[in-house]
This record gives sequence, structure tokens and C-alpha cells, in this order.
Amino acid sequence: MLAEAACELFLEQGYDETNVVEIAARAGVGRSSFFNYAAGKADLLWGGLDERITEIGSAVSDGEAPAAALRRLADDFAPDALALAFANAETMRIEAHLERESALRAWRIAHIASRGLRREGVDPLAAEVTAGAYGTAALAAIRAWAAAGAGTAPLADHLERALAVLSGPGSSLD
Amino acid sequence: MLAEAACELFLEQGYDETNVVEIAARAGVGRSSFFNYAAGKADLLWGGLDERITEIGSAVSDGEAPAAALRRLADDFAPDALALAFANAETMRIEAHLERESALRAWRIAHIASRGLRREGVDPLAAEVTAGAYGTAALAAIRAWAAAGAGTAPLADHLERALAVLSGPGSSLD
DNA sequence: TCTCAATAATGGACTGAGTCCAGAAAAGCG
DNA sequence: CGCTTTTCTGGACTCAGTCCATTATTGAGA
Repeated sequence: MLAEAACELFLEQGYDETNVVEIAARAGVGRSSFFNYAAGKADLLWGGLDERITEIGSAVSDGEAPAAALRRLADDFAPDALALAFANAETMRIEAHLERESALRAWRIAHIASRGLRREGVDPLAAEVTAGAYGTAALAAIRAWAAAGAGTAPLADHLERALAVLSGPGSSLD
Repeated sequence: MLAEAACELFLEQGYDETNVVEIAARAGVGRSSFFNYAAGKADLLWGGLDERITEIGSAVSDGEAPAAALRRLADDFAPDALALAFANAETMRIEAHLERESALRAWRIAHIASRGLRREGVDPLAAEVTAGAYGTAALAAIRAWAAAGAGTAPLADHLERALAVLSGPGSSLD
């Protein structure tokens, strides 16, 4: 509801040019209520993915392998607002924001993967470096999926392709 | 000058608990002047690294290979304030900030490496995923170097060790 | 239907970051 | 010494985010 109002405004006048008060007003709620529902403007776009990442973190903590857990990113997952932002990045003038926030999620995923790899006996430094590739792969998949138009090919396909680089012929980063 | 004042205050009362006004006052300048010298509190710690990353970006644009360019991160480079922050992260209660900001630099380095790899003929998706490992490797090296005490082993050694993961036996990510 | 307690929504005040600008200080130079 | 140019500074402003006290709203039980 807030996310829809926000996306409308982002498309109309740009991301940076839209403040929280306008979003709240468009959604018909007060500014204070906005912060009851969302942690901020960015959360409207990234909240869904963030929850998923948290779930993956739990799964890895519970013993699931990093690559397997990461694949579940795509299960029944469709972050509408985020996909819209990637697809209309220019119109929304949101490119810089997307880069910045993508970095944070890739890093978070990398941390989770690193934890999983270490548990599987991978040397800590190798785990960290390899995990960086996992994080980037996940975000690359999401971006490609969204930019291609969220309906074109399932996110799982993009993810599979990105993860293939890590287990590809000759690679030790698996 | 501002960085020294800031580090003192961070050690005394924590990073989040120190605001720009206090740093400016300790350094003996006005608040407005603070923003003439630095883009913000974070810039005092990260400015040096950011400049270096920009240089690496130029080097890669000028044709240097990503791994080679990245190795130059260590040439005559000693970001005092940043090293201090990593070494005293608990005292400064700055852990969350360091994670966040590390993510951004790793991502930036990854972008640069990706550009270089693509130019060398690597498949774009593979380049992006591999580049993620480069970014993480660089930040892992910096963190390890700083946390070990900036004088213990040169940054170049840590960097070499991290990059070895990428060109290690069986790896295709080189 | 009425009452009451729990929860949700709201307005308003507050702090801090960051931007902008006009004027003051200072530095360089003829 | 006078002038120009640069640097520094205070003050006003916008916006994000937090906090709290007050006001609906809701829903269960009598």
C-alpha cells in the first residue's frame, strides 16, 4: 500500500525528489504511521528481499549448504516494487540508490555464505572471498531478472546461471 | 586534523554518539568548515581508501589488469584512521558502520574489476560474479591488516594472500 | 448494546545530517 | 596600503529518523 504509493511517486517525480511525507500523504496515512509500517523509503523497495535474506541466514545456520539456501531466494519470491525500480531505474533516477543498496545486500548474503562455507571446512579466507562471489551472483541475478521484465524468465533461471559461474568447469569456488 | 579529532572522540564516546559538531569543535573549526573538508563523518575514515579505489578505476580504464591494479591498493597506502577504527571497533562501537561501509567499497571495487574482466573477454555474468570475489578479497585484506595491527605485516601481504584464493589451484576465477 | 482493555494510528517535538548562501576573515599581490 | 580572490563561518533551511503522549479503533466479554 505504501509501496504502491511510493512507486507511483518515484515514477512521477523521481526517487530522491520524493520524501516520506509525500508517500504517506499519497497512501492516506500520517507521517508517524509511515514509520510504523516501514523503516524508511528504502525499506519499501528492499524489505521483501531483506526478509528473504534473513530466512536464508537461518537456513544456513540450521545446516543448509550456502548454494542450496541461496537457490531458495527464488522460491515464490517476487519483490514487485524492487523489480519495478530496476526496470524503471532511469525514469526514477534511482540508479545510484540501487547500486548502494545492492552492495549492502550482496555483502549480507556474502556473510551468510561465508559462514556456511567455513562450517563445511573451507579455509576462512577462501570462504570469505568465495562468499563475495555468491553475494554478487545473487544480486546480479535479481537485477537481470528485474531489468528483463519480471515476467520474462523466472528468477530461479537467472540465479542458476549466476551460480553456475561458481561451480563451473575448473572453478574451485564451490 | 579533523580525522584525528574524530578518532579521539570515537574512542572516548563511540562513533554513533559523536556528531559532526563535536568533531568540528574539537578540531577548532566551525561546523560549516567541517563540510568544506569532508563529505561527512564517514569520509574521515574512508576518504583515503575511496581515493585509492578511484585511482584503481582509472588504471583499469587505462588498460591495466584488474588483479594488478588491485595490488596497487597497497602501494604506499596506510589509511590511519580506518586502520584505527578496525583495530578498535569494539571500543568505538563502530562494527555496524564498518560492515556497512565495507560493503560499499567492496562493491565499488567489484564494479571496477568486472569492467576489466569483461574487457579481457570474460563473459559478462562470469565477470560480475568473479569481480565480487575481488571486492571481497580486497576488503578482507584491509580488515585483516588493520585488525592485526597496521604495523604487523604489510597490507600487500594480506592482499596477496586474499588474491591467491582467486588464482589458486583449480580456480577459474582469475 | 455497553464497557473496558489492548492495540493501532497520529501529531508534535526533538536531534542530527547535509545543503545553501551571504557575509566576514584572511591571504596573496600590485 | 588598497584591492582582489580565496577561504572560513554562522545561520537558515530541508529531510530522515526517533520518541512520546494522546487519540481512535477494535474486539472480547458481560
